[in-house]
Amino acid sequence: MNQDKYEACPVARSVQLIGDRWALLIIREAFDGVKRFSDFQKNLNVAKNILSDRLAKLVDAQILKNQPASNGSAYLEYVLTAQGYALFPIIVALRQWGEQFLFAEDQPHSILLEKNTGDELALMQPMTKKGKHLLAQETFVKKIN
Amino acid sequence: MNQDKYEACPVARSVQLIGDRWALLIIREAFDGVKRFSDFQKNLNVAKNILSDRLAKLVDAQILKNQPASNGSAYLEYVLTAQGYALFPIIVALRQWGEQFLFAEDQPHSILLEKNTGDELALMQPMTKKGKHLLAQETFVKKIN
DNA sequence: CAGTATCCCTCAAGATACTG
DNA sequence: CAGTATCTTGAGGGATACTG
Repeated sequence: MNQDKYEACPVARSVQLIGDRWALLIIREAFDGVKRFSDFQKNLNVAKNILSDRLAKLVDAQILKNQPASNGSAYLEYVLTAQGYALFPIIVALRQWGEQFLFAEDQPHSILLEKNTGDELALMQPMTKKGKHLLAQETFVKKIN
Repeated sequence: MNQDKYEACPVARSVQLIGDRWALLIIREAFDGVKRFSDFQKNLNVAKNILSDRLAKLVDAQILKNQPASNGSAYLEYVLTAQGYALFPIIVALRQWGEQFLFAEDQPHSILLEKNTGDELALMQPMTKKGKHLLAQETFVKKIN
């Protein structure tokens, strides 16, 4: 890709940061409450040097922070920053699309529910601030300089 | 990654399909109305063999379809299928996250607006079917077998 | 124009061993 | 436990030439 070229598209910049094989899965694990190096490693079955590299990059990108463990253990833990936390809609959108199209009827999968009530989530859908749902063709990209 | 391992997580499956350097950018172009090989190539500045490969994979994944051009030209065009079209929330979520965190105040960027009214889009946010906004920690993943 | 066919090269990725 | 260091491999990617 063009690393040197100035990327004015926010999609491109996001993809540059989190659009690789491991980053999004690490982030998914973080949303599931995983905090420790060895737990990421076991769950994702990723080589340790790769995991180490990716975690460092995510810390660098201010998506994760590496802080003293909250439970009193001697080690550090990786937790989402506010900026990383804001990736939640992306994770949910990826999850919902996968649920819809990538599983056969009878295949085991998993769904996201509200913790207290067990309520299902609505399908995420872009809308205006007034609450009107928008199809892709009802939108356009405006450049701001 | 573990190609052979059965992936029960919808996020993982989605990432396997569209979580690479080019796929999401190709899809973004498709949402912007790009249909022709050479236009993808010019806009993305990607090697032709790579583009060829990625387009084929996206057609294979039923995200794009390669059909006779609608404008009467002799060539084929790549357009989003319904399944590809359903990626719109993911693109918007990526865009909004990038807009929020990856641009300095004064940097040129772009935003998505409603075509007819110019209205801004609301920040996408997961919610229940009853319309209640949900934070990540208010959700849990339930396995379905 | 819309690709395919080669060639080459870099870097991501994995395995393994080692360290504080 | 939580990494770093080293080595090897292979896939992803780019440049170029060629084809219907």
